[in-house]
Formats: sequence, C-alpha cells, structure tokens
Amino acid sequence: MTEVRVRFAPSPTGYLHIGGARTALYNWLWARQTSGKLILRIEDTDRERSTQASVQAIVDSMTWLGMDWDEGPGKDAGTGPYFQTERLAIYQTYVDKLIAAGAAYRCYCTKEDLDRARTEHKARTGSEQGFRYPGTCRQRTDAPAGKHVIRLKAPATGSTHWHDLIKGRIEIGNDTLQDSVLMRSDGIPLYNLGAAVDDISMGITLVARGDDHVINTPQQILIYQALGVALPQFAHMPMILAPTGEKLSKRHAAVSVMDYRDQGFLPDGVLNYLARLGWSHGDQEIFTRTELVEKFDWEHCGDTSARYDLKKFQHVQASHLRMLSAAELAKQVVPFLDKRGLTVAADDPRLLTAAPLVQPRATTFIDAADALDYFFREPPVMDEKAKTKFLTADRLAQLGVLASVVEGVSPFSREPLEAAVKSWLERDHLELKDVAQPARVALTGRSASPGLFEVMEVLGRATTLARLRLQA
RNA sequence: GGCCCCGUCGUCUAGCGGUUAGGACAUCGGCCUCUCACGUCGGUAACACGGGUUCAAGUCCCGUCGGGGUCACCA
Repeated sequence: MTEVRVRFAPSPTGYLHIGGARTALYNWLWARQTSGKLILRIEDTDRERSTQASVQAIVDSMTWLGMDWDEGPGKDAGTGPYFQTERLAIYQTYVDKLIAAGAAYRCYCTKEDLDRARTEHKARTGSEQGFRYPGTCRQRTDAPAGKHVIRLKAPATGSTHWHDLIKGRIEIGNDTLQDSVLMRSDGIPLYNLGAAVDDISMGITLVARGDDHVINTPQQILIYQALGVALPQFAHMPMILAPTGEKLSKRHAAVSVMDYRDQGFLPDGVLNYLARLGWSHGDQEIFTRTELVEKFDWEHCGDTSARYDLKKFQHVQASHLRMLSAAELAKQVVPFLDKRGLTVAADDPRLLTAAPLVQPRATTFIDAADALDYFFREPPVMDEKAKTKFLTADRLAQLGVLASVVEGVSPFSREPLEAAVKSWLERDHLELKDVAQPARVALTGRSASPGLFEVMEVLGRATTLARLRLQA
C-alpha cells in the first residue's frame, strides 16, 4: 500500500477561517490515522492579495489548533519549496510538457482583444455570463517571442469523470469546459496549473478540499492525463454556511480561528465542533483529539452543506473545558486572569481548589477567569444590584453571626463549615436560603457563585471573616 | 442563464427497502438545590412536493420547487 499523502493548500489572503480550518482538519486527521503525510502548501500566486501576515496567521492558527504538518514551511522534505511563487521553474517545465503533448498552447490575445470579445458576447446574449474564449490562438503552431499566456486546449467532446470520496461519481461534459488560462504572461501559474502540478510533483494521493473546487477538477484531470500521470483520489467536502444560509464570509462574526483562541476556546473543542460539522460517527458528539484521529473516515462525511451554529459550538467547547484536570485548567486560565489584572501562579493552591468549582460554570477561559475573579481580588467587585437586593439592613446582623459561627471551624473546609453553619441554623430556626444570598454577596460581590462552603474554603478563614465583617 | 452539488426536527446529524424515524444543540416543563451552573427526567419539533419502481420507500428512479457552488491573466 502506498503512503497516504494529503495536503492543505490555503491562499494567504486573510486569516484562517473555520471553513479552511475544517478542510485542514479532515486532511490532518486522515494523515495521522493512516500514518501518512500532511503537506502544507501556500498558494500565493495572487500577488495582489497575498500577504506575509496572512501566511503567519495560517501558520499560527494551524499551530494553535495542534495540526502539525510533515512537509511545508519550515519543514522541507525534498518536495519543496512550499510557496508556489518559489516554484515557478517547475511550472514552466510542466507547461513545456503540456504544449509538447498538445494539451496547451500559447495565446497572444491581448486584454483588449478579450474585452472586445466579451463585449460582443454581452451584446449578443445580454449577459456576461457564459462567455468563453473564442479559441483565436488555438491552432497556431508558431511560437513568436512576445507577451502571451498559456491556455489549456480543452477537448470539445466527451466527458471527464471521477469517483469522489464524498460525492460519488461526478461527470462533467467537456463541452462545458473552456480553454482557460493556465499561466499568466508573467510566468505565474493560475490555480488549476499550480494545484495540479504541485499535487503531481509532491506526490499527493488524495486531494481533499472544499466543494467549490468541484468545477476545477475536470481541468486538473485533463492536465494529469496529458502528462500521463495517475490521478489522485478526490474528496470534495461541502461548504460551511453562515447561520442565515449564505456563504460564510468575513462579514460574519467570529469566523477567524485566532478569534477563538483569543476568546479562550480550547483547540480540541474547536476541532471537535468542526469535525462534527459535516462528519458523524453514529450518535457520538464529543470526541477527544485521539478519538477523532481514530474514528474519522470519508465514508461518513455528509454531502450537504452545514450551517455554522455558535450555540452548538459553545456546548462542545464547554464539554471539553469540563474534561480538563484542575491543573490543566489552572495553567491555561492564568493568562486570562492576567488580562484582568490578576497575577496568580498556576500552582496557587487557591486556584487549584477553585478550578473545579468554576469548571461547570464556564464555556471558555474568559468565562472561567471571570468566575475566578473574586477569589483573587481584594475587595471583590461589588454588584450594586445584588448589594441592594440582598445586603439589606435586617440581614447584616446575620452576617456577623455567621462570621463568628465559622470562625472557629477547623479544618476550614467545606464539610465542617457546612456542619457548623447547619447546626447554628437549626438552633436559631433559620433556613440556609435565608442567609445564603446575603453571605454570597458579601463573600463574592455577586448573586451567583459556586456553593457557599466551597467558596469559603477557597477564600480561607481570614478572607472569609474579613469579607463577612466588612459588610456586617 | 449554462454546468455541477445538495434537500430528515429551528440547527448539526443517524438512517444505507420493512424503524413507534434515533441522538445532540436550541427551546419548553419537572427533579436536584444556598444562588448560578452541572447533572437528571420528560415534552414540542423533521423525511420539500409530485409521479413512478416494489408486497413494502426517508432510503431506488424521474420531474418540480428550493438552497448552494461555479462560469477571471482570483483561489
């Protein structure tokens, strides 16, 4: 069996968004499951729009998500370079082969020639749509010096088909093809040439990409055939749509991978959500990274486009947050605490004790940091509404009593604290719910928090007493 | 408009000729309870429509409608 070689080939024209991340993910999962190779290739032939910052954003996003590549920027394994603009000589040799094979030709038509033909087409049909290059240079056999592009000599009859791993058999009539430009006059390849040549020269065995590329596949197959090389497998995955059903774009909130990092999402949560958006494994919803690698398959990739749903995303994310150990959560939440001006060590015992408390109450690290805030801020930020509602004059005296009740409890931990408070309540014919809210507000500054005794335990005796007495 | 892809609860999906059409998110209600969560129990909710094929169709075929993609010296 030959080694699986898949690739992720983004164009560096912006940040990595979740659609691209999913394409990368499926390729990465397949490479890891099969012990194959993932090649990261930067398709930067659009010099107008490609930027170094975008390359960095892609690399950073992939790295943050933990999707490592075996060959690509920073990892040359002999099939590089991995930036298309550094592979120009390679494209030229392939173009020569294509011309020699009669599958491509030089076209000397100018921009003006084409504009004229396009205008005529529009006048005749009433639309710019459906315009096709008239084939002016198709038959010329000379090769004069001068500005020219390279065009594909597309067959006019027959059809091109392939078996798509996701969509099944796809057949497209060659009469719908046109002699599209393969290489610009400046020697820079266009998408179809660059992709096909690189996939060939990099030994790609499976091309998995978004299904907006279905229409490009026949032209690439034609190139493979003209060159006499074996076809790779193809898998075209449906696109991710906005909640409204339209194409997901930068206009939609939070589609950049880096945004999720900044919002305190877990890479594994992002991967899980993205994996399930278009792929399934029976009824299972939550997958660890390892499970994803083990269970992913092309067979269960759906062929319907999926809508992005933040609510579900958050649920998956929260599930992963809860899977973290206290030490892991502590370590990862520290930078987010720092952003709030709270300097806490990852191994601070209070943090370690508090972590499991906030875990079921948070979706992201930002949430967790917020839920942890009052444990480390002195005095805690007081919610005025909560204060007005619960710290009423008739309740304040109870706070003082509560303070004296817990003062001597030892050890100062949840069970003994609860026992002491419960026996006091029983003695004075009070109910916990009568004193809990005022105490909670005094201790945390908020009307919602983890259990009172857990909070006291984390705060410790001195802080607990101080905060209760400050209000009493 | 041509070509290509697609159509199961609001959303993500299971289903691969015979199911009370299952799960998850969301939503609604109950339980738990010191608040908020978590958890848990239960409810509402789907096979786009019309023809076929078949003893039997969400599953196969055709059409209609609907959605998306694509028609560049972008990728």
